[in-house]
Amino acid sequence: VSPTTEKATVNATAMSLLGFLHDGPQTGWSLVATAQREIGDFWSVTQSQVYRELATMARLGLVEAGERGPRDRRPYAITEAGRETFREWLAAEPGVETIRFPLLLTVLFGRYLPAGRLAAFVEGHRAIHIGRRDGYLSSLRELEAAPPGKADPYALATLRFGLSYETMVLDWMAALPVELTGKPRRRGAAQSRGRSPSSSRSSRRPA
Amino acid sequence: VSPTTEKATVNATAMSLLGFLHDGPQTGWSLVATAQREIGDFWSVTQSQVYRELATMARLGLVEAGERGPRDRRPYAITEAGRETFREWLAAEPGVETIRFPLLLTVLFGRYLPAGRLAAFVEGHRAIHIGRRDGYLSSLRELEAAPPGKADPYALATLRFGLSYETMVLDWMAALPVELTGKPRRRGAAQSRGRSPSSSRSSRRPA
DNA sequence: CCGCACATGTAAGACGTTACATGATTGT
DNA sequence: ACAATCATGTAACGTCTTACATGTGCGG
Repeated sequence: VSPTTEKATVNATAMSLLGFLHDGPQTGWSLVATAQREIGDFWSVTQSQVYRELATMARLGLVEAGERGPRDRRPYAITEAGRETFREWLAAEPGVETIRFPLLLTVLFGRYLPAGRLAAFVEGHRAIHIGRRDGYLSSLRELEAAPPGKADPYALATLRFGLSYETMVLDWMAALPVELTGKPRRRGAAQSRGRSPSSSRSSRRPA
Repeated sequence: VSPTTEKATVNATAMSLLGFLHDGPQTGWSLVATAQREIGDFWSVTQSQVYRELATMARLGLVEAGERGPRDRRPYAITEAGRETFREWLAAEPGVETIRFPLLLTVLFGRYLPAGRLAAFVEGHRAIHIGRRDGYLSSLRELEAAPPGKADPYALATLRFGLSYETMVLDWMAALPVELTGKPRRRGAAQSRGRSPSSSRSSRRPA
């Protein structure tokens, strides 16, 4: 198996896999699980991608496939070339983050939605974020219960980011003005509903 | 120009453009600017995409191209079909957000970086986030200076999200432990550097 | 012995980014 | 006259997602 001399194209997803392989060989399946757990919160990785990147990296000589085990399990180990490529990538300036938050699009265009609809969406998402926050909280408690100096401070830092993020989102949701979410009142005075769908829109009309 | 009967595939980016076209016809160029300004902070849109989506939507009858103007400017207007498609998309459950934050990968694998390197990266990114936060702050002040009821509360909500996000990131950075960023001391006692590259790693070794 | 979780992989297409090509108009 | 900006578009490529195809072994 001669590693090709192709220049390894650095791909953050692939490089993360190399990062995990520093701790020992893993199969594609377990790498998916590891990635999901360790970086899933700020870097999505799908199963399809993992197998593809592993195949590519094997071709490039950055990883080496071992013997197939019981259920066709195929462990991959990082090579010396892999370690070098990883270090080069890691030492390069990381790019800026990208966020794609569909709910915010819905909020921005909220004036085109019937009253209450936006509130329902926000509620649904609130539940998701509460779930994630609670997940982080219990992970954090686990890590902090470990003997000091034992827990990985780097993993802790990313975990804290996740927690801060979820907390921020929840606070933001809680601070949304009621007129905006337009939640219909349960009891008492009927809602004023002053906001007709096409109210207060200037008919700006560029040539 | 007969609009095809193809079922319009909903694409959040394209739908956002339709959203903006509710306020009147715009050219591709100005749509890029609008999108950058209005949703650029949580939804990246490139010029290439805009022209492609406009062409596709024209083919589907969701927008209509007007006459070419002075500099080949070609205004697009939303059609009735476009409005319907937009409303359908908007009323559908928005998906969960995706975040891709390369710096966090660098942090997670920070133990493989030489001391000080991570600190430098964080510093660089801090500047970026300060810039963005300040941008949001001045936008916010502008909007709040407008007569009450005049400012779009929906746009205000997304703006507040951006501000909260940037503030959170900056707070998170500020709270990073010094051992982690490993900033070399300027003066006085030599740094202890107790952390050898492979220290305290359990040799977990999956079959 | 049967269903579920494990495990690997392919195929196809949607989505996104970067770079390039081309030219018109405006301002200096 | 010349540069900068406006403006449109294409080409090429890389990345991501969804769905599918196929089969193994473990636990009840």
